[in-house]
Amino acid sequence: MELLLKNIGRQVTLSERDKKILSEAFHTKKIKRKQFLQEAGEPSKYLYFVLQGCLRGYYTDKDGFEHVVSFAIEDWWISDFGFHTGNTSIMTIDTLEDSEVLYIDKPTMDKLYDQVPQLDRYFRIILQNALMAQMQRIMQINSFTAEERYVAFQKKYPQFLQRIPQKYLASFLGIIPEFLSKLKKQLLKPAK
Amino acid sequence: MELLLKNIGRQVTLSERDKKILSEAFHTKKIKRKQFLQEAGEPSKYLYFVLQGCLRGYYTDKDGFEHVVSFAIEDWWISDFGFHTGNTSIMTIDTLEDSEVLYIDKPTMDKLYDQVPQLDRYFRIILQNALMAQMQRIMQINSFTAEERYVAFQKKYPQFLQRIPQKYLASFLGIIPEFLSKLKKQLLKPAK
DNA sequence: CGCGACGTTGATTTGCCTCAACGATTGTGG
DNA sequence: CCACAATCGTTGAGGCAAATCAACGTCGCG
Repeated sequence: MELLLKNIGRQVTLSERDKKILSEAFHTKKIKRKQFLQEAGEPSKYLYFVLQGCLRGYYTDKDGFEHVVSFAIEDWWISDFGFHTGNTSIMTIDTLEDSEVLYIDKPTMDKLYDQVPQLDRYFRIILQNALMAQMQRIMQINSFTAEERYVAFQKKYPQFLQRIPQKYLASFLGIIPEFLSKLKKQLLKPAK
Repeated sequence: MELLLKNIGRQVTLSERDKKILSEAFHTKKIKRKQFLQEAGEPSKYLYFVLQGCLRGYYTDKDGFEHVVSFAIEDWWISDFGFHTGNTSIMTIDTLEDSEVLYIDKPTMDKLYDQVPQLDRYFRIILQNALMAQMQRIMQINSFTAEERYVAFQKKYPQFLQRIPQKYLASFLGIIPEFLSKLKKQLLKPAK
Protein backbone atom coordinates (compact mmCIF):
# COMPACT_ATOMS: atom_id res chain seq x y z
CA MET A 1 0.00 0.00 0.00
CA GLU A 2 2.89 2.32 0.81
CA LEU A 3 4.07 1.95 -2.76
CA LEU A 4 0.76 3.18 -4.14
CA LEU A 5 0.49 6.13 -1.80
CA LYS A 6 4.02 7.11 -2.69
CA ASN A 7 3.21 6.83 -6.38
CA ILE A 8 0.14 9.03 -6.04
CA GLY A 9 2.06 11.43 -3.84
CA ARG A 10 4.41 12.11 -6.71
CA GLN A 11 1.57 13.80 -8.61
CA VAL A 12 -0.75 15.26 -5.98
CA THR A 13 -0.71 15.97 -2.26
CA LEU A 14 -2.71 13.62 -0.06
CA SER A 15 -3.92 14.39 3.47
CA GLU A 16 -3.78 11.74 6.15
CA ARG A 17 -7.53 11.39 5.77
CA ASP A 18 -7.13 10.76 2.03
CA LYS A 19 -4.51 8.12 2.70
CA LYS A 20 -6.76 6.37 5.16
CA ILE A 21 -9.68 6.33 2.72
CA LEU A 22 -7.45 4.97 -0.03
CA SER A 23 -6.00 2.29 2.19
CA GLU A 24 -9.46 1.03 2.96
CA ALA A 25 -10.65 1.09 -0.64
CA PHE A 26 -7.95 -1.17 -2.06
CA HIS A 27 -7.40 -4.81 -1.23
CA THR A 28 -4.35 -6.97 -1.59
CA LYS A 29 -4.14 -10.18 -3.54
CA LYS A 30 -1.29 -12.62 -4.02
CA ILE A 31 -1.32 -14.71 -7.17
CA LYS A 32 0.91 -17.51 -8.28
CA ARG A 33 2.56 -17.58 -11.68
CA LYS A 34 0.40 -18.30 -14.75
CA GLN A 35 -2.90 -17.48 -13.07
CA PHE A 36 -5.62 -15.32 -14.59
CA LEU A 37 -6.56 -12.09 -12.92
CA GLN A 38 -9.23 -11.28 -15.40
CA GLU A 39 -10.58 -12.94 -18.51
CA ALA A 40 -11.92 -11.34 -21.66
CA GLY A 41 -15.67 -11.40 -22.01
CA GLU A 42 -16.46 -10.92 -18.34
CA PRO A 43 -17.39 -7.46 -17.14
CA SER A 44 -14.25 -5.47 -16.53
CA LYS A 45 -14.40 -5.54 -12.75
CA TYR A 46 -11.11 -4.44 -11.30
CA LEU A 47 -8.31 -1.97 -11.64
CA TYR A 48 -4.93 -3.33 -10.55
CA PHE A 49 -1.79 -1.79 -9.16
CA VAL A 50 1.25 -4.05 -9.06
CA LEU A 51 3.19 -4.33 -5.80
CA GLN A 52 5.30 -7.33 -6.77
CA GLY A 53 5.83 -9.48 -9.82
CA CYS A 54 5.07 -9.21 -13.50
CA LEU A 55 1.76 -9.27 -15.34
CA ARG A 56 0.68 -9.25 -18.94
CA GLY A 57 -2.45 -7.94 -20.61
CA TYR A 58 -3.54 -9.27 -23.98
CA TYR A 59 -6.55 -9.69 -26.21
CA THR A 60 -7.56 -12.52 -28.48
CA ASP A 61 -8.51 -11.59 -32.04
CA LYS A 62 -11.16 -13.02 -34.33
CA ASP A 63 -8.77 -15.69 -35.59
CA GLY A 64 -7.89 -16.82 -32.08
CA PHE A 65 -4.48 -15.16 -31.95
CA GLU A 66 -3.33 -13.52 -28.77
CA HIS A 67 -1.85 -10.03 -28.91
CA VAL A 68 0.03 -8.69 -25.93
CA VAL A 69 -0.95 -5.13 -25.21
CA SER A 70 0.91 -4.31 -22.03
CA PHE A 71 3.25 -5.60 -19.40
CA ALA A 72 3.23 -4.38 -15.82
CA ILE A 73 5.73 -4.71 -13.03
CA GLU A 74 6.07 -3.13 -9.58
CA ASP A 75 4.68 0.40 -9.33
CA TRP A 76 2.58 0.13 -12.51
CA TRP A 77 -1.14 0.13 -13.16
CA ILE A 78 -2.82 -2.44 -15.31
CA SER A 79 -6.44 -2.92 -16.30
CA ASP A 80 -8.76 -3.43 -19.14
CA PHE A 81 -9.52 -0.23 -20.96
CA GLY A 82 -13.16 -0.96 -20.50
CA PHE A 83 -12.78 -0.63 -16.74
CA HIS A 84 -13.31 3.10 -16.70
CA THR A 85 -16.33 3.03 -18.94
CA GLY A 86 -17.85 -0.06 -17.41
CA ASN A 87 -17.87 -2.13 -20.58
CA THR A 88 -17.25 -5.82 -20.78
CA SER A 89 -13.58 -6.46 -20.97
CA ILE A 90 -11.68 -7.32 -24.11
CA MET A 91 -8.44 -7.92 -22.33
CA THR A 92 -7.19 -10.90 -20.40
CA ILE A 93 -4.69 -10.31 -17.62
CA ASP A 94 -2.45 -13.02 -16.24
CA THR A 95 0.74 -13.34 -14.25
CA LEU A 96 4.20 -14.12 -15.61
CA GLU A 97 5.62 -14.43 -12.10
CA ASP A 98 4.28 -14.94 -8.60
CA SER A 99 2.79 -11.53 -7.94
CA GLU A 100 1.07 -9.30 -5.48
CA VAL A 101 -1.41 -6.64 -6.53
CA LEU A 102 -3.75 -4.06 -5.11
CA TYR A 103 -7.18 -4.08 -6.69
CA ILE A 104 -10.34 -2.02 -6.55
CA ASP A 105 -13.74 -2.50 -8.14
CA LYS A 106 -15.61 0.08 -10.14
CA PRO A 107 -18.34 1.11 -7.65
CA THR A 108 -15.71 1.66 -4.97
CA MET A 109 -13.59 3.56 -7.46
CA ASP A 110 -16.47 5.87 -8.35
CA LYS A 111 -17.08 6.61 -4.69
CA LEU A 112 -13.38 7.24 -4.25
CA TYR A 113 -13.34 9.89 -6.98
CA ASP A 114 -15.98 11.80 -5.01
CA GLN A 115 -14.32 11.35 -1.65
CA VAL A 116 -10.81 12.24 -2.82
CA PRO A 117 -11.06 14.77 -5.63
CA GLN A 118 -7.28 14.75 -5.93
CA LEU A 119 -7.70 11.39 -7.60
CA ASP A 120 -9.35 12.95 -10.61
CA ARG A 121 -6.19 14.96 -11.11
CA TYR A 122 -3.90 12.04 -10.38
CA PHE A 123 -5.56 9.84 -12.96
CA ARG A 124 -5.82 12.67 -15.43
CA ILE A 125 -2.04 12.86 -15.30
CA ILE A 126 -1.60 9.09 -15.40
CA LEU A 127 -3.87 8.92 -18.43
CA GLN A 128 -2.04 11.74 -20.17
CA ASN A 129 1.16 9.77 -19.83
CA ALA A 130 -0.48 6.54 -20.92
CA LEU A 131 -1.90 8.29 -23.97
CA MET A 132 1.48 9.66 -24.90
CA ALA A 133 3.02 6.22 -24.55
CA GLN A 134 0.30 4.72 -26.76
CA MET A 135 0.92 7.45 -29.26
CA GLN A 136 4.59 6.64 -29.43
CA ARG A 137 3.71 3.03 -29.91
CA ILE A 138 1.51 3.86 -32.88
CA MET A 139 4.27 6.02 -34.30
CA GLN A 140 6.70 3.16 -33.98
CA ILE A 141 4.37 0.74 -35.73
CA ASN A 142 3.94 3.25 -38.56
CA SER A 143 7.51 4.30 -39.07
CA PHE A 144 9.77 1.58 -37.72
CA THR A 145 10.63 -1.85 -39.01
CA ALA A 146 10.31 -4.76 -36.61
CA GLU A 147 14.04 -4.67 -36.07
CA GLU A 148 14.00 -1.02 -35.11
CA ARG A 149 11.11 -1.62 -32.73
CA TYR A 150 13.00 -4.43 -31.04
CA VAL A 151 16.09 -2.31 -30.58
CA ALA A 152 14.00 0.56 -29.24
CA PHE A 153 12.34 -1.77 -26.76
CA GLN A 154 15.69 -3.02 -25.56
CA LYS A 155 16.80 0.51 -24.96
CA LYS A 156 13.60 1.71 -23.30
CA TYR A 157 12.71 -1.29 -21.14
CA PRO A 158 15.88 -3.25 -20.40
CA GLN A 159 14.29 -4.35 -17.10
CA PHE A 160 11.73 -6.38 -19.00
CA LEU A 161 14.07 -8.30 -21.25
CA GLN A 162 15.05 -10.78 -18.55
CA ARG A 163 11.58 -11.19 -17.16
CA ILE A 164 9.35 -11.89 -20.13
CA PRO A 165 9.44 -14.86 -22.54
CA GLN A 166 10.41 -14.03 -26.10
CA LYS A 167 7.13 -15.09 -27.55
CA TYR A 168 5.30 -12.50 -25.50
CA LEU A 169 7.81 -9.85 -26.40
CA ALA A 170 7.36 -10.76 -30.06
CA SER A 171 3.61 -10.44 -29.68
CA PHE A 172 4.01 -7.06 -27.99
CA LEU A 173 6.20 -5.90 -30.86
CA GLY A 174 3.59 -7.04 -33.36
CA ILE A 175 5.53 -9.91 -34.92
CA ILE A 176 5.64 -13.68 -34.54
CA PRO A 177 8.24 -15.43 -32.35
CA GLU A 178 9.99 -17.03 -35.32
CA PHE A 179 10.65 -13.68 -36.86
CA LEU A 180 11.95 -12.16 -33.64
CA SER A 181 14.35 -15.06 -33.45
CA LYS A 182 15.63 -14.27 -36.92
CA LEU A 183 15.97 -10.60 -36.07
CA LYS A 184 18.11 -11.35 -33.05
CA LYS A 185 20.36 -13.54 -35.16
CA GLN A 186 20.80 -10.79 -37.72
CA LEU A 187 21.60 -8.24 -35.05
CA LEU A 188 24.43 -10.37 -33.72
CA LYS A 189 26.22 -10.99 -36.98
CA PRO A 190 26.69 -7.55 -38.58
CA ALA A 191 29.26 -6.70 -35.89
CA LYS A 192 31.96 -6.83 -38.51
CA MET B 1 -18.08 28.82 -26.78
CA GLU B 2 -21.54 27.45 -26.19
CA LEU B 3 -20.50 24.28 -27.96
CA LEU B 4 -17.62 23.72 -25.57
CA LEU B 5 -19.66 24.40 -22.45
CA LYS B 6 -22.30 22.01 -23.67
CA ASN B 7 -19.66 19.38 -24.35
CA ILE B 8 -18.19 19.73 -20.88
CA GLY B 9 -21.66 19.80 -19.38
CA ARG B 10 -22.25 16.32 -20.72
CA GLN B 11 -19.64 14.96 -18.28
CA VAL B 12 -19.69 17.28 -15.28
CA THR B 13 -21.89 20.01 -13.83
CA LEU B 14 -20.64 23.58 -14.22
CA SER B 15 -21.75 26.53 -12.12
CA GLU B 16 -22.34 29.91 -13.75
CA ARG B 17 -19.09 31.02 -12.19
CA ASP B 18 -17.25 28.10 -13.77
CA LYS B 19 -18.72 28.96 -17.15
CA LYS B 20 -17.61 32.53 -16.86
CA ILE B 21 -14.07 31.52 -15.94
CA LEU B 22 -13.94 29.10 -18.85
CA SER B 23 -15.27 31.66 -21.29
CA GLU B 24 -12.52 34.04 -20.35
CA ALA B 25 -9.76 31.46 -20.52
CA PHE B 26 -10.36 30.39 -24.13
CA HIS B 27 -9.95 32.52 -27.20
CA THR B 28 -11.40 32.16 -30.67
CA LYS B 29 -9.43 31.93 -33.86
CA LYS B 30 -10.57 31.68 -37.46
CA ILE B 31 -8.20 30.03 -39.90
CA LYS B 32 -8.39 29.61 -43.65
CA ARG B 33 -7.90 26.27 -45.36
CA LYS B 34 -4.38 24.81 -45.52
CA GLN B 35 -2.94 26.93 -42.76
CA PHE B 36 -0.79 25.66 -39.93
CA LEU B 37 -2.05 25.90 -36.38
CA GLN B 38 1.06 24.39 -34.91
CA GLU B 39 4.28 23.03 -36.30
CA ALA B 40 6.39 20.16 -35.03
CA GLY B 41 9.53 21.18 -33.19
CA GLU B 42 8.08 24.26 -31.56
CA PRO B 43 7.01 24.01 -27.94
CA SER B 44 3.54 22.56 -27.79
CA LYS B 45 1.73 25.75 -26.89
CA TYR B 46 -1.99 25.30 -27.33
CA LEU B 47 -4.86 22.96 -26.84
CA TYR B 48 -7.59 23.32 -29.47
CA PHE B 49 -11.31 22.70 -29.51
CA VAL B 50 -12.95 22.78 -32.93
CA LEU B 51 -16.05 24.92 -33.41
CA GLN B 52 -16.15 24.76 -37.20
CA GLY B 53 -14.25 23.03 -39.94
CA CYS B 54 -11.86 20.13 -40.21
CA LEU B 55 -8.28 19.78 -38.97
CA ARG B 56 -5.59 17.19 -39.23
CA GLY B 57 -2.74 16.27 -36.92
CA TYR B 58 0.33 14.47 -38.24
CA TYR B 59 3.98 13.85 -37.55
CA THR B 60 6.93 13.59 -39.89
CA ASP B 61 9.16 10.56 -39.46
CA LYS B 62 12.91 10.22 -39.82
CA ASP B 63 12.61 9.56 -43.56
CA GLY B 64 10.51 12.66 -44.09
CA PHE B 65 7.19 10.85 -44.49
CA GLU B 66 4.08 12.35 -42.98
CA HIS B 67 1.79 10.16 -40.90
CA VAL B 68 -1.70 11.37 -40.07
CA VAL B 69 -2.52 10.69 -36.45
CA SER B 70 -5.91 12.32 -36.02
CA PHE B 71 -8.65 14.27 -37.68
CA ALA B 72 -10.90 16.67 -35.81
CA ILE B 73 -14.19 18.28 -36.72
CA GLU B 74 -16.78 20.28 -34.80
CA ASP B 75 -17.05 19.37 -31.12
CA TRP B 76 -13.67 17.57 -30.98
CA TRP B 77 -10.43 18.33 -29.21
CA ILE B 78 -7.11 18.29 -30.97
CA SER B 79 -3.61 18.92 -29.71
CA ASP B 80 -0.16 17.62 -29.59
CA PHE B 81 0.27 14.92 -27.01
CA GLY B 82 3.15 16.89 -25.62
CA PHE B 83 0.79 19.69 -24.64
CA HIS B 84 -0.10 18.24 -21.29
CA THR B 85 3.44 17.46 -20.28
CA GLY B 86 4.92 20.63 -21.69
CA ASN B 87 7.29 18.95 -24.12
CA THR B 88 8.21 20.22 -27.54
CA SER B 89 5.64 19.10 -30.02
CA ILE B 90 6.07 16.26 -32.43
CA MET B 91 2.80 16.89 -34.19
CA THR B 92 1.90 19.39 -36.85
CA ILE B 93 -1.69 20.56 -37.00
CA ASP B 94 -3.21 22.16 -40.07
CA THR B 95 -6.63 22.88 -41.54
CA LEU B 96 -8.37 20.92 -44.29
CA GLU B 97 -11.18 23.47 -44.44
CA ASP B 98 -11.76 27.04 -43.36
CA SER B 99 -12.11 26.55 -39.62
CA GLU B 100 -12.82 28.16 -36.31
CA VAL B 101 -11.27 26.94 -33.09
CA LEU B 102 -11.07 27.76 -29.41
CA TYR B 103 -7.57 27.63 -28.01
CA ILE B 104 -5.88 27.89 -24.65
CA ASP B 105 -2.23 27.98 -23.65
CA LYS B 106 -0.65 25.81 -21.02
CA PRO B 107 -0.13 28.31 -18.19
CA THR B 108 -3.77 29.38 -18.46
CA MET B 109 -4.82 25.74 -18.57
CA ASP B 110 -2.90 24.96 -15.39
CA LYS B 111 -4.58 27.85 -13.61
CA LEU B 112 -7.91 26.66 -14.91
CA TYR B 113 -7.45 23.22 -13.39
CA ASP B 114 -7.06 24.87 -9.99
CA GLN B 115 -9.95 27.27 -10.43
CA VAL B 116 -12.39 24.71 -11.78
CA PRO B 117 -11.62 21.32 -10.23
CA GLN B 118 -14.42 19.78 -12.28
CA LEU B 119 -12.06 20.07 -15.22
CA ASP B 120 -9.76 17.45 -13.80
CA ARG B 121 -12.65 15.05 -13.88
CA TYR B 122 -13.82 16.19 -17.31
CA PHE B 123 -10.43 15.63 -18.87
CA ARG B 124 -9.92 12.41 -16.98
CA ILE B 125 -13.01 11.12 -18.75
CA ILE B 126 -12.00 12.58 -22.11
CA LEU B 127 -8.60 10.97 -21.78
CA GLN B 128 -10.10 7.62 -20.82
CA ASN B 129 -12.11 7.68 -24.01
CA ALA B 130 -9.15 8.80 -26.07
CA LEU B 131 -7.07 6.00 -24.62
CA MET B 132 -9.70 3.45 -25.45
CA ALA B 133 -9.92 4.76 -29.00
CA GLN B 134 -6.13 4.54 -29.34
CA MET B 135 -6.26 1.03 -27.99
CA GLN B 136 -8.77 0.01 -30.60
CA ARG B 137 -6.59 1.55 -33.23
CA ILE B 138 -3.62 -0.51 -32.12
CA MET B 139 -5.81 -3.60 -32.09
CA GLN B 140 -6.91 -2.87 -35.64
CA ILE B 141 -3.36 -2.44 -36.84
CA ASN B 142 -2.41 -5.75 -35.22
CA SER B 143 -5.33 -7.87 -36.32
CA PHE B 144 -6.89 -6.31 -39.40
CA THR B 145 -5.73 -6.13 -42.99
CA ALA B 146 -5.66 -2.74 -44.66
CA GLU B 147 -8.92 -3.58 -46.40
CA GLU B 148 -10.64 -4.40 -43.11
CA ARG B 149 -9.37 -1.18 -41.58
CA TYR B 150 -10.71 0.83 -44.48
CA VAL B 151 -14.14 -0.78 -44.24
CA ALA B 152 -14.17 -0.27 -40.47
CA PHE B 153 -13.32 3.40 -40.93
CA GLN B 154 -16.12 3.84 -43.45
CA LYS B 155 -18.57 2.38 -40.96
CA LYS B 156 -17.32 4.27 -37.93
CA TYR B 157 -16.67 7.70 -39.43
CA PRO B 158 -18.86 8.14 -42.53
CA GLN B 159 -18.90 11.89 -41.85
CA PHE B 160 -15.21 12.09 -42.62
CA LEU B 161 -15.22 10.30 -45.95
CA GLN B 162 -16.50 13.30 -47.86
CA ARG B 163 -14.34 15.80 -46.08
CA ILE B 164 -10.84 14.43 -46.20
CA PRO B 165 -8.63 13.77 -49.25
CA GLN B 166 -7.87 10.11 -49.92
CA LYS B 167 -4.17 10.50 -49.42
CA TYR B 168 -4.70 11.66 -45.84
CA LEU B 169 -7.12 8.85 -45.17
CA ALA B 170 -4.57 6.38 -46.53
CA SER B 171 -1.95 7.84 -44.23
CA PHE B 172 -4.30 7.59 -41.27
CA LEU B 173 -4.96 3.94 -42.10
CA GLY B 174 -1.24 3.27 -42.26
CA ILE B 175 -0.97 2.59 -45.99
CA ILE B 176 0.10 4.54 -49.07
CA PRO B 177 -2.42 6.27 -51.36
CA GLU B 178 -1.70 3.92 -54.27
CA PHE B 179 -2.66 0.92 -52.22
CA LEU B 180 -5.85 2.50 -50.93
CA SER B 181 -6.78 3.15 -54.51
CA LYS B 182 -6.35 -0.51 -55.33
CA LEU B 183 -8.35 -1.55 -52.30
CA LYS B 184 -11.29 0.58 -53.33
CA LYS B 185 -11.21 -0.93 -56.79
CA GLN B 186 -11.24 -4.44 -55.36
CA LEU B 187 -14.12 -3.63 -53.04
CA LEU B 188 -16.26 -2.50 -55.96
CA LYS B 189 -15.85 -5.54 -58.15
CA PRO B 190 -16.62 -8.58 -55.96
CA ALA B 191 -20.27 -7.52 -55.83
CA LYS B 192 -21.15 -10.53 -57.91
C1' DC C 1 -5.52 27.33 -71.51
C1' DG C 2 -1.83 25.13 -68.89
C1' DC C 3 0.24 23.94 -64.57
C1' DG C 4 0.45 21.29 -60.40
C1' DA C 5 -1.76 18.39 -57.15
C1' DC C 6 -4.43 14.30 -56.81
C1' DG C 7 -5.96 9.73 -57.93
C1' DT C 8 -5.37 5.41 -60.75
C1' DT C 9 -3.05 1.45 -62.74
C1' DG C 10 0.68 -1.88 -63.58
C1' DA C 11 5.34 -4.27 -62.88
C1' DT C 12 8.45 -5.40 -59.51
C1' DT C 13 10.36 -5.88 -54.80
C1' DT C 14 10.42 -6.80 -49.87
C1' DG C 15 9.33 -7.37 -44.94
C1' DC C 16 7.11 -10.37 -42.53
C1' DC C 17 4.10 -14.60 -42.22
C1' DT C 18 3.14 -19.66 -42.83
C1' DC C 19 4.30 -24.13 -42.21
C1' DA C 20 7.28 -27.65 -40.92
C1' DA C 21 11.18 -29.71 -38.69
C1' DC C 22 14.42 -29.79 -35.17
C1' DG C 23 17.34 -28.54 -30.62
C1' DA C 24 17.03 -26.75 -25.98
C1' DT C 25 14.97 -25.99 -21.77
C1' DT C 26 11.57 -26.56 -18.28
C1' DG C 27 8.79 -29.05 -15.39
C1' DT C 28 6.60 -33.10 -13.56
C1' DG C 29 5.62 -37.74 -11.90
C1' DG C 30 7.64 -42.11 -10.80
C1' DC D 1 17.13 -37.58 -9.28
C1' DC D 2 16.24 -39.22 -13.59
C1' DA D 3 13.00 -39.92 -17.76
C1' DC D 4 9.96 -38.19 -20.60
C1' DA D 5 6.62 -34.82 -22.25
C1' DA D 6 5.55 -30.35 -23.06
C1' DT D 7 6.76 -25.91 -24.02
C1' DC D 8 9.91 -22.67 -25.97
C1' DG D 9 13.27 -20.98 -29.19
C1' DT D 10 15.76 -21.68 -33.73
C1' DT D 11 16.29 -22.50 -38.65
C1' DG D 12 14.84 -22.96 -43.47
C1' DA D 13 11.74 -23.01 -47.78
C1' DG D 14 8.08 -20.85 -49.80
C1' DG D 15 4.12 -17.35 -50.02
C1' DC D 16 1.50 -13.07 -49.58
C1' DA D 17 0.17 -8.26 -48.30
C1' DA D 18 1.70 -4.01 -48.93
C1' DA D 19 5.61 -0.90 -50.53
C1' DT D 20 8.27 1.09 -54.32
C1' DC D 21 8.76 3.07 -58.68
C1' DA D 22 7.02 4.81 -62.78
C1' DA D 23 3.56 6.24 -66.10
C1' DC D 24 -0.72 8.25 -67.16
C1' DG D 25 -5.60 10.44 -66.72
C1' DT D 26 -8.12 14.13 -64.41
C1' DC D 27 -9.58 17.82 -61.97
C1' DG D 28 -9.41 22.52 -59.71
C1' DC D 29 -7.36 26.85 -60.10
C1' DG D 30 -4.43 31.01 -61.50
